[in-house]
Amino acid sequence: MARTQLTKVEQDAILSLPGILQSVEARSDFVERGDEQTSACLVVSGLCARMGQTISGGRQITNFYGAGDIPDLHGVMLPGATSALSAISAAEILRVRHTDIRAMAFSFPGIGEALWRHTVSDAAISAEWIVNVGQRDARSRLAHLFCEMAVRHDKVSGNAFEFEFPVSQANLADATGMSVVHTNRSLQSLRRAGTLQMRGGIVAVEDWATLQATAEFDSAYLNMQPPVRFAAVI
Amino acid sequence: MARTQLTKVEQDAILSLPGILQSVEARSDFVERGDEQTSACLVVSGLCARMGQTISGGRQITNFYGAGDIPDLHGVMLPGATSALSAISAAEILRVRHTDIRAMAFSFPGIGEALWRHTVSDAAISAEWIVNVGQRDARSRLAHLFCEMAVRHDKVSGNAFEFEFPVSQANLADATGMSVVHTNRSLQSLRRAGTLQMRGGIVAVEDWATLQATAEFDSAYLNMQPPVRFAAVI
DNA sequence: CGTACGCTTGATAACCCTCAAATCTAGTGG
DNA sequence: CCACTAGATTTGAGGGTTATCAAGCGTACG
Repeated sequence: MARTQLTKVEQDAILSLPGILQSVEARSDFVERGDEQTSACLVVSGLCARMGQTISGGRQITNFYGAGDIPDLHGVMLPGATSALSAISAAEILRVRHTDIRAMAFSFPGIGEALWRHTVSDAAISAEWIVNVGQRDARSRLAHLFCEMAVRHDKVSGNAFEFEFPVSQANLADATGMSVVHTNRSLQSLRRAGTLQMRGGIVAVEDWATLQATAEFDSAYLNMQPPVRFAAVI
Repeated sequence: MARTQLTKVEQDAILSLPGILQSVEARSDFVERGDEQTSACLVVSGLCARMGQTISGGRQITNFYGAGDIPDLHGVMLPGATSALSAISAAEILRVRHTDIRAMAFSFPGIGEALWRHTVSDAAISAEWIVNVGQRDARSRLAHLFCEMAVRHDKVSGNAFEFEFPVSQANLADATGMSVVHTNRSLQSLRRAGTLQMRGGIVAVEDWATLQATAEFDSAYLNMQPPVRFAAVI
């Protein structure tokens, strides 16, 4: 989620921050809802998700986070965790103390601004997810999620757009607010249309134009330059 | 959305900020999607909403904002508006330049922190809205929205909880991702159950316990102390 | 008194959920 | 190497929630 260019001094300051590296098993929570946090989590490797929960047990993924993302940076300002963080695949997490982050944000205004911007960018994605879940039908919801992940991952290879996204169909269901069964059928529909393949945690976009059209996807909300390969198509 | 206690000096600094007061008609947009903003909007009076849009024309309200809220404070960090801002009722808006806000945030770290916290609090609400739209059925969605507004407005009178919320049923439909017709029927259902009345822009909660139960509402995500009257019930 | 907007109702159909069970896959231990 | 197991994917059938279409009614306002 890099959105800011930092100076060498600022970069050094960040790299000098003390942190505790932690390995997390797939399908396990590393931040529980309701806990008062004293540190923020930097995803070093693996795929993580922020999880909302209803009292009746419904789980809703409200964002995915990959390497370099900080899923709960907002905790520096509001330390009470209002959603859980969960490792989708096996992941490595670097825990950095809120006090250290705050100190750095005040010492280096450029870093403070970058961190603030990071939380704002996260919020922009949340707003778009509300639109996605509230307004689009099953196929479009999935397509939109894949488009977002494609642009955020920025991993392109061969003549198809490919990127790692090791989610189960149950995870996709939780992210789109649909049942597992319907997620499965909608995915099949995208596959049969020759739009997209998903195997072994790798998403292969076969027809970006169609995927984008069914998703009604406009990458503006991500505040990222579309990757070069995409740029030609978008 | 006050979440921070500021010093006298900081309060004075805020009140000295130059701003342009603007009157906005009901049912009109005062920030268009895609515009590059140079100022942020403080809601002085009236009810506003942040609006997401799909290419096919679907509108989705992603939050409501009342007096004292700053719907697009995030624009200070990411000035490209990714959603529109719309006045639900007639409203007064104070536009404050981004550059002035940034300058103040750097001069008074306490203010910078308060502003950052404001954007983070907004994001926490967005995350909960994803859960609401993704996981709950029609009645619960409406109930949850009313619960949130009740706590955020913090207006209690008589032996029923009452607060101003001048939305049309079409607005409620846009906020919950439902059709107008179904919104109407679900509202009737809440009304007939004796849970809640809505007339002339005033919501009167007749049975908070039931409303909260159908909503599966937990106010933690708002990071506010529940109002005194509520506190006895929550 | 006309017009615009908001609320309400009825009928029909589409989309999606739930339940249930079969198949497949990968990892584990004998 | 193979049986065993848990998780993941897939399929079928039936039902319920919600959307869509269409129209009637009320109300505020110029």
